[in-house]
Amino acid sequence: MSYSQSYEPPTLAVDGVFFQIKDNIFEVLLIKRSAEPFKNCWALPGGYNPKGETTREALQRVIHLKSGLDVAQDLSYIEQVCAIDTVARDPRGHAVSIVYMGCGRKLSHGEGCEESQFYPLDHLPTLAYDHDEIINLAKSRLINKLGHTNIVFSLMPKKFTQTQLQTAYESILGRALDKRNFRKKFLSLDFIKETGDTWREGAHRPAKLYTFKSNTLVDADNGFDSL
Amino acid sequence: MSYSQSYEPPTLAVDGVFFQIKDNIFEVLLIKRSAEPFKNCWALPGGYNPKGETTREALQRVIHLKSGLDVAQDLSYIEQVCAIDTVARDPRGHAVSIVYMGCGRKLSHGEGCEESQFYPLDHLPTLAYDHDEIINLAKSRLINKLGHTNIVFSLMPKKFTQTQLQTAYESILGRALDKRNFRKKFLSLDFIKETGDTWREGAHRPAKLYTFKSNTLVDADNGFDSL
DNA sequence: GCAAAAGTGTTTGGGATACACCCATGC
DNA sequence: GCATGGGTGTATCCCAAACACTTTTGC
Repeated sequence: MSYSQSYEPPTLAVDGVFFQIKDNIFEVLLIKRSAEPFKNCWALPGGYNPKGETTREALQRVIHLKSGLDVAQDLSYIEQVCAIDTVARDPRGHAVSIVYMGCGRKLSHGEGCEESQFYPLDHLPTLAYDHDEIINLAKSRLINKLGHTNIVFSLMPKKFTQTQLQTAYESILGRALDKRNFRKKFLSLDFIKETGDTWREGAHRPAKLYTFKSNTLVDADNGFDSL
Repeated sequence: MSYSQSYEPPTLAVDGVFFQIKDNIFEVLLIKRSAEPFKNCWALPGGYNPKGETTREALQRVIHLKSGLDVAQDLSYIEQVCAIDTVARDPRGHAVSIVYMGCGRKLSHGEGCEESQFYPLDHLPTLAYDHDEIINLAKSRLINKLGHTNIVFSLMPKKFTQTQLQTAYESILGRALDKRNFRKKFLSLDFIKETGDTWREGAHRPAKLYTFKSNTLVDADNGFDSL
């Protein structure tokens, strides 16, 4: 098959599923759509990917525009999740959307033109399209990686306590973990080291502060078997 | 942001990584490119996805055209692998390609217009673009699923012996497995059942024939920890 | 001294691994 | 009877899971 003169590609879009943990709550960034279809409905931030822009570039531009979030600056980790065919997305007909997942520490947003807000994953509003499924897919990717990589680094502050770390796991997984087993296992993965500093808060023993040895994704051969 | 009148999407393409096991060899389908770029180089089969076609539809059409393979008929399993930005793919500039992985039993091909051939994964020719990386990505997806799903059903004939099953695992993984442990584990996953028939071949005890309980993907909670 | 979170070991059970011999058949 | 692949069980080891008390601080 040669390039047909009449070849015309479908609309290409990019969408982002951006996670953060704030006050021990696992949250995802949503925007309220200002246009049809699904006007005034909450949805994942995203937009059109024009010719000449890679999907990453389009994501950067579009997300900044719609939510004020700076993908390159604010996110500590990004990965592509999937591509979806959407018929209803675009009044102009068939469209394809490339979905990215991103994780950040304390994400700033809202300076953009549209209403944007982080929602706890266990209290999501009704979402446009099949964005709820997409969020679940991204979440399962994250959970899967939690089991055998250091991906949680992207959701933690530079320095943190082991309790904070465990709380992060628990808020993503939605269930409690055993403190001693968690610490034993996580330390054995050799992802973090002590900083020497401690964190004092409240009327109790101060906690040692840790930091990640690497701020890029590292895969451990052995992981949590149970995640 | 509203739709700009000047919005023009990039080229969209689909590519397929199609696996089969033939004579105990794990193989992938390649075509020899007849056009620049990478003319006469081996590559994954694929082509353009025009407006109005979903990526699955485009895959079906394009693959049939280029390799004679009928995606809907001949493949027992398909899943999307990733989307890739390619700058060099298209002389017209930036393009995005959606990559699918498929598995089939005894795939027919070659009636198409271009030269197509299955290659053993451990003896691949030099490939166009980064298709070698894409094949590895698809392969690791497959291996990952081998560990906790029945995905191997898509590569086996309807009836098969446990030895054939183990050989399939071994040829994909590229290493030998222990016969007793493999059988114990696989049977415990409860994916297959005896047919009552046996397979006689050569001067030795006949083998029981098994069949999969399901011909769609099933996920076991517990899998091979070691895959 | 007391409330509140940090920190720390041991026991147990289940599953992965390693390993060798008998069985049924064709010739 | 012998060569060939089919079929089977046990012992060990490692890791996940369960589980409770002492330590350090602020007030």
